[in-house]
Amino acid sequence: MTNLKTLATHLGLSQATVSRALNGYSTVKPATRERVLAAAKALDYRPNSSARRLATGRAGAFGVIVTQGDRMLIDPHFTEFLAGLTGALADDEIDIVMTAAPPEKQAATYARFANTGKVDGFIVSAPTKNDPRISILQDMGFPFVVHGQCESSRNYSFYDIDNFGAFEKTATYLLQLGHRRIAVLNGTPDAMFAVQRNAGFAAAFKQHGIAPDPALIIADNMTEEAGYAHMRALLALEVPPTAVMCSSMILALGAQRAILEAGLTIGRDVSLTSHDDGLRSIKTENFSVPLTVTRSPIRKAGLALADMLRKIVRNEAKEAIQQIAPVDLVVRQSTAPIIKES
Amino acid sequence: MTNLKTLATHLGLSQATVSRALNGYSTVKPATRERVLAAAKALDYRPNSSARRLATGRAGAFGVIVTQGDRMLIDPHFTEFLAGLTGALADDEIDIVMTAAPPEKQAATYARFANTGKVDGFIVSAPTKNDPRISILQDMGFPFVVHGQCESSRNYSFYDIDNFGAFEKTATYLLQLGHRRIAVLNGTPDAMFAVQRNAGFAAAFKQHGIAPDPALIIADNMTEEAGYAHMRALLALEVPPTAVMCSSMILALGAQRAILEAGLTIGRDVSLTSHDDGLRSIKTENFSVPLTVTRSPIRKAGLALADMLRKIVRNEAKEAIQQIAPVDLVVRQSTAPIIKES
DNA sequence: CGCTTTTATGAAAGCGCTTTCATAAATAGG
DNA sequence: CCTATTTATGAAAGCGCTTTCATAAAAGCG
Repeated sequence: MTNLKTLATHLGLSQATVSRALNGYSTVKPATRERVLAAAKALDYRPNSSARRLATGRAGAFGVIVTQGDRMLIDPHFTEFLAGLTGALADDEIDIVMTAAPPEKQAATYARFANTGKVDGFIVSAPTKNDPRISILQDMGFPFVVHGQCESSRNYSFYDIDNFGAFEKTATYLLQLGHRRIAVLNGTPDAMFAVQRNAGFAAAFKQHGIAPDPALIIADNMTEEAGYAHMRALLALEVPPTAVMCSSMILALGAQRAILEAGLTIGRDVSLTSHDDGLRSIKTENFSVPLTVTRSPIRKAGLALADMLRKIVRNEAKEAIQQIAPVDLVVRQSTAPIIKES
Repeated sequence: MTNLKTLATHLGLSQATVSRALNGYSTVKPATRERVLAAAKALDYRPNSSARRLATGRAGAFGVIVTQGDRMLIDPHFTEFLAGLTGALADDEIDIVMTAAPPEKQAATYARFANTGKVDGFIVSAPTKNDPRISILQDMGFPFVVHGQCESSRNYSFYDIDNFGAFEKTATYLLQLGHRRIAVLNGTPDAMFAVQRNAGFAAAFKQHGIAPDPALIIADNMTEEAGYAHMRALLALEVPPTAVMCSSMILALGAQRAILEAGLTIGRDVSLTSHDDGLRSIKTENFSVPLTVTRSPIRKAGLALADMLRKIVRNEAKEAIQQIAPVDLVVRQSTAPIIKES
């Protein structure tokens, strides 16, 4: 394993010059740089991470601490997100260090990772309404970015999609189609995105001067079974909803199962929509009926957050970077105008 | 941020003694150790990872390199697996470093991670029949463990479940129930587990002196849609299968959708089984009919592999560790004796 | 009680890099 | 042509830890 010293003596140069040549300092003579680069390649020289990290004081890694026992880690969304992250960071030799920590050890784990210099910053995923992790990290004064938003202090960097807009658009569209009994299958309100989406939903109704039926707004785990069970219950109502908006494709999958089981047809008997995070394993186009969705690939979020955190760690950001990505409504066959009972 | 020097001078001791006390060397006087430990706690001392790594020459991290664009990363199985890994390693201050690399850069990425001392070993997931990663790592002489098996050289450490046994047991059980036209929804044969499971399936038939219908053995992506599409096609056959074995719960989900859509009842009209990796998002008990499965939580694999790799890195393993976990057949209501047409 | 052995600690040399500071060589300026 | 500046390089001091080697103190032993 070639190290700097070997390389330097091999070249008849000092370690300093070689190091500078390799790191692109302008003070090194072009000809020398060439030589160094060539030799480095020939000897397959790789600077040792730990040494470089110790010398620079930077870890060259971002941390992702997942909550043990949490749904998040289990969620296929997360892996898509991770693909975005690592993809964006690979060129820069920045690693993603992952650990799982139970809720009661979250603070300690963040502190440990920061204080031991394992990472230069954190990516906080799936924040709750008033996520304690945010204040932990703010108190520590450690760089971090959040995937999503909290309710509390806004003095932090985040990337989020327009959750409010997503459900507002969808609801408005359904209202325009004549639907009035619109159900919502959403996550629990401890997740901010669920709160925001419900707010968007409510706003659409308000704009139409109508009040939604609170009994049709459901908050639960976002699993296939939950989608199924709730959809089933909704269909058993005296006056079932004519349209259902799901917060994720997984919920929609469950809802679809209940609908098919009831012998109904999506798009004709009941309109079904979902938010689509662009998961590869569950494609909207391949539903029994192509689904009307709001779409925003979660992978893009990973890319964006990696860039943001890099900027912050490099101190290139004067103030908090906050980015809200718009979402488009993609209309397909799963939604149709309501059929007036004549 | 307290460092060793500060702590040492604060205690009136040398860095050497403090370091020894902290790392549990026996040569340090018990009384001194106490004092050091107390002071370390009081000053919230955390040894710097990079420094320790540089000094010890160990990275304190294991690498997981996922293939970009691969299904694996997308798969919810992976996150469960990761939870097992990090859970087992957390106590030991070993991190999991993750990166995504496109297929053509796999070798380079492994080399880079090894040569830069980013990690002490790798966990290789989802090996193909003749996975190039194995030989890359063997040639590098770098510690690694594999989650699953290859066809090739057996001179490496792995943990795998008894894939052969899983499908052999299930098939035998179905044959005993009188089923003869048994379909298989499996992954493509580039994944070894798929090959092994098919082999188990074939073995069961052979034991019964029957030949399976090759047309009923399907290899494709293990997605919900694939499960749906193939199940649909199977049901449309002139003589449809009376039982279907799925290789994953996601496939089973799709198969179920097709079955329900056809107005059939699982367990009565068609028997359905699956292998169940213990995913939290798709629970077997909550299927429209509780599913008969072979079960082996993938999280356990993570735990086991972490332990294995730790041993190997510490040189505590003289030879390759190879572990094949047995799987149990859990019989539920989704399977029933075949109804003889009378 | 003098001498060897054990026990507990310290001094200091790395680990492999970056980076400041000094310096020799080359260039410019008057 | 000599001094002031720029340019390219080297020496060496860290970064914060571990670990070898040396050593002082304590203990054991005949």
